Amino acid sequence: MPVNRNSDRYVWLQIADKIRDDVAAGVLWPGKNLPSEAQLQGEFGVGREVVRQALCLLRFEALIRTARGVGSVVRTPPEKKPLKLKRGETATIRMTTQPERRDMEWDEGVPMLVVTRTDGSVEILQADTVVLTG
Amino acid sequence: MPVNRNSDRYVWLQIADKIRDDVAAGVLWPGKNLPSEAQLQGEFGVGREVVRQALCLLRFEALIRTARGVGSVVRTPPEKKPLKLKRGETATIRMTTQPERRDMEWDEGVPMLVVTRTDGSVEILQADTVVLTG
DNA sequence: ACGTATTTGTACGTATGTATC
DNA sequence: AGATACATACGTACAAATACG
Repeated sequence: MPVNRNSDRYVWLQIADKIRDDVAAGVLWPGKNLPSEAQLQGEFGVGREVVRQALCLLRFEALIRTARGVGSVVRTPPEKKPLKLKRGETATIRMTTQPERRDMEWDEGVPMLVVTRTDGSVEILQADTVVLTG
Repeated sequence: MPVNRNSDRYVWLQIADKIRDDVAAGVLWPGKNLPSEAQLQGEFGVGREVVRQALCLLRFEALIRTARGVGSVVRTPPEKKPLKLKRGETATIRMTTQPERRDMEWDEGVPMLVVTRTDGSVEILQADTVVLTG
């Protein structure tokens, strides 16, 4: 099913929507390989940049992971562990920078949870791996 | 100062690094307009795609905001309000999808904090606007 | 108020490099 | 070695939103 060229929604967003919906519907699932960029180009009848923009978006949504020479796979949602802040501990959340992601070997689209203790020490956690409790 | 073509670090990452460093050093500051894409192309001696990829990265790092016809500006870091989860409340963190961002009119690179209460009700917050306390 | 210039957005094409299979 | 697949980086053209004189 090709994209709708008359839609107000941009072609690359339509493709991202389709893949996102396929994951939500179970047509694609964690660990499953996406079609290659070339296959997606053919399937949707678009150029390469459009496909790549869609995949880039989905990477920053933490929905997929892409590796050179391999392709894109649906990410497995991380296990979430409970975290209860102790008295005096505070936590803030922000996106990572690319150098941070490179050094820590984190996927794109994984926010950072910074826990600060009263003694000034900090702990960095992948924010999507915790369930905060009151 | 043009980019280093012999570096292992890709040109578009070098440009993102430079802008990130300029913000950290105070050469650029919240509210300040970045040079236009064309100016950045000339400054670094690169094509447009490279500049746009760098800016795209910085948007997803929540460092800048870009508007068509206007340009890119350094984002003002949000005010952070303390949030203390009550007993029975839990909170999880994840990146937003593009349709969510569109509907809620959030910037790219702003993670979502989902607070769930015992009665099943949920509250959505911009995760970078809170300081969680224990 | 209008037209023009500026600026970003989309979309396509090509070439080359590099990692993986 | 060869095929596959993604990454970088250049180019072009046109559209759309904004800013400006």
